[in-house]
Amino acid sequence: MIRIETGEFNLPLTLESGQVFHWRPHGVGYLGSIGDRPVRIEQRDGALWIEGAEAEWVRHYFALDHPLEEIYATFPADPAMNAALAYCRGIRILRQPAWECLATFITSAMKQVKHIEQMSLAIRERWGKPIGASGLYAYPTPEALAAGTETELRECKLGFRAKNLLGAARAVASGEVDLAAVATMDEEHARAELCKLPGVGEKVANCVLLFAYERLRAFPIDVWIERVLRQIYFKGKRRVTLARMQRFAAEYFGPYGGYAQQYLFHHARRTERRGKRGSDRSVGSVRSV
DNA sequence: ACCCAGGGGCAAG
DNA sequence: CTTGCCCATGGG
Repeated sequence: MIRIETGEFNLPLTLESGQVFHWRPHGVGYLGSIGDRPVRIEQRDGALWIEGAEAEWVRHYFALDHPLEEIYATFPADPAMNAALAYCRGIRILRQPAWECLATFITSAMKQVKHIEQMSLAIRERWGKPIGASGLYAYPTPEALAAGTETELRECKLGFRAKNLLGAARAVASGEVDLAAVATMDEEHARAELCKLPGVGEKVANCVLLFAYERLRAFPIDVWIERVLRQIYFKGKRRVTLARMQRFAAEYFGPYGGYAQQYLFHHARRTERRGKRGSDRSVGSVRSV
């Protein structure tokens, strides 16, 4: 295995924070893929150990160059954010392949992380290219998926999402939407371009901007983050619209809002369900805007 | 049995 | 610009 030095980094938290859905525990580390490379990865002795890909690919994928301390310094210093940071320190926002990220988030609508993983795996096994010798599959290309049928996608348990994923695959395969061009666009145009695809609205577009296009300001608002915003930052306010929360987040969390969002998301998810109201202690009230 | 899940889209107020 | 409803399916 190759040794890679990292700055602050927490591999398990990063892979289990709900931004990527195909890494599975393997020994003391994980087995998965970066693009079409099969990768085994472990974190021990203060370093990363990898097998299957060049160090440079891994550094890029895991964004080991993101200046975490600088990023943390931009976080608002309120109790909720502090609690999330203390819990999530070391999580990095990955640079995922765009299509793979886009496709999996199209299937994520109204689904739990567990089930997104299952659908993603079924899709890989059915249309993906086998890579390595360990039963791993690359995520299928838009062309490969576009050649499939809605019925076949429904067999992967996608339900009503099947039509959306198929439509998106066709639009990308035909060149109607150019994912490489999205990388060159400013944030607003990039978001609008992604939203042309079926099954892609504001939330999914923001996930793709954040997790694949390194737009670290993008702030996806899902049901979890919406709860956090309502309970902590809009406490007592009635009839707060999504658009208003979006504007608040952009201003309040700043240039690395996407990082803040991911930390709040993961912290909320991990501390929920243990006693129902035991987690309210760690977060006080905050100026509500 | 019931409820909700990392939403989107479209019609109707 | 907002609300209501449907879209399938699995897990708690």
